[in-house]
Amino acid sequence: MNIATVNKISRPSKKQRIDTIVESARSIFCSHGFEKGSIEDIAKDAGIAEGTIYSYFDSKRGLLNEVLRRHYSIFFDDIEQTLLSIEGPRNRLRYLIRRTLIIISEDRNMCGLRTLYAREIDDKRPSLSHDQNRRMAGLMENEIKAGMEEGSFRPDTSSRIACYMIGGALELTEYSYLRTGKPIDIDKVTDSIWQMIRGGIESREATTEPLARLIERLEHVTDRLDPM
Amino acid sequence: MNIATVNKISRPSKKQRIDTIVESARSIFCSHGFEKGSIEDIAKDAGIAEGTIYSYFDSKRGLLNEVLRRHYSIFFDDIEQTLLSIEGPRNRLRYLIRRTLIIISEDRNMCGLRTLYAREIDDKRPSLSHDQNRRMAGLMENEIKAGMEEGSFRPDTSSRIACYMIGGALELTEYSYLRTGKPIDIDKVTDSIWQMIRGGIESREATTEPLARLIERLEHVTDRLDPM
DNA sequence: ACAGAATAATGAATTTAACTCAATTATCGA
DNA sequence: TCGATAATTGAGTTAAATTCATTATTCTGT
Repeated sequence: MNIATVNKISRPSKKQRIDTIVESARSIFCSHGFEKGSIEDIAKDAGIAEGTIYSYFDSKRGLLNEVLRRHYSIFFDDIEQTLLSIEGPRNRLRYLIRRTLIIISEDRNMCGLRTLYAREIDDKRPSLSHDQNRRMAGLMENEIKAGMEEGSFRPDTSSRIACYMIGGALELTEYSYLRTGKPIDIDKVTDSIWQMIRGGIESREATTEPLARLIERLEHVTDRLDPM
Repeated sequence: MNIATVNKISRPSKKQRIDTIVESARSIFCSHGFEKGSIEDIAKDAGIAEGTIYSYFDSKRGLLNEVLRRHYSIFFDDIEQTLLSIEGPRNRLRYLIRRTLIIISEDRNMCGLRTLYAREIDDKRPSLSHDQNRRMAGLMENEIKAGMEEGSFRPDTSSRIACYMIGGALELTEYSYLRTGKPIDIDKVTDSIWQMIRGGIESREATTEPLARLIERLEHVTDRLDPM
């Protein structure tokens, strides 16, 4: 009876099986891409039958979603934790920008999957990528709003558009990295985005210098008329 | 012999045939989406055989590219023309932002195709969408650089990142419109982006407070010189 | 320890849709 | 009018996701 028991191939737990599938999927999608990496490849890699994958996942797309969800949810958890220890909306916003760039730099393959295939509008439910972007955008918008309340950001700014500008710049930086493979200079990009956010590109000379000169002259005149 | 000649279905010119195919493809892709709109559908709509499509286009993807290329190249030509008649980098940059939003608003289906399917990295050639984004980004970058030379934009800004921020914000606005269908408030979005670009979100307290103090003093002085 | 119920895994069959190509039809030049 | 050339056809091929009847394993109550 032991022999019989031993000969039977014992099955891994549900969790283990899912882990195996997702890990194989990650590996295949990263090396071949989503479209060229087939379910057959994944099943082979995981050492199981194709049908088994379908008893755990609705579709190839659903499998991709899970691969991405697992990869990025780790970062989100960490980011939300780290934010708690950073003081001030400015610093937190800057951290979010920088951190995003680091994540992008760390795994080009995964970003490729996310960028190229996860943006879908499937009639019904919004895509995972959309959820993740919302989550990140939400974190940023929080900081922008906090900054406005605190008085360090202009209250007449559209926080939504500010988020779009930051998020959009990060996405395009990511896409450029994807295409060219040229490493991202994280400090430089962070600083550039940060500078744009803070001060825009309008030259300060035009408005502030004449104004400063005027203030000086008026103060001078006022001093004479109304000595303090 | 005339009868024979008449019975023969005369073939349209090469150009006409291609036009028909592209127009049917546009119609089918717009109504069903790229993935769900099949070559069979397109052939049926155009009143031809599937094989004929393949004698004019390499692949379904290539057909999509042509649909998009035709749609957007018209706008680009017009934009480049219009730019010539606008004075100053600021105005031209603002026009580019506004105009892009108008194009997005005008055809949601087409933007859906562009946004969702045209971003690809096909090992070899960059995607059409990429080319178009480059073209638009190029136009914007020109204006930003011109603005720097002219002295109205800060010269220490990264024009690349500035483009990414503008382009990224436009893309995200587009995507949001795609998902929700909520009309874009073109003026408001243009103004918000424009404001961020020009002045950033940093509070102007540093300059406004001294100014406020001065105003107070001036009012005081004026009261004395010219009592009400 | 065992029967049988419940659950999981299998892989061959189905389906779908892009793409091919040999055969057919139309056009063109002499 | 007759080949030669080019365009069109649509049935056939291929590839890959998805399904499902069958088989294998595990679990449960006795």
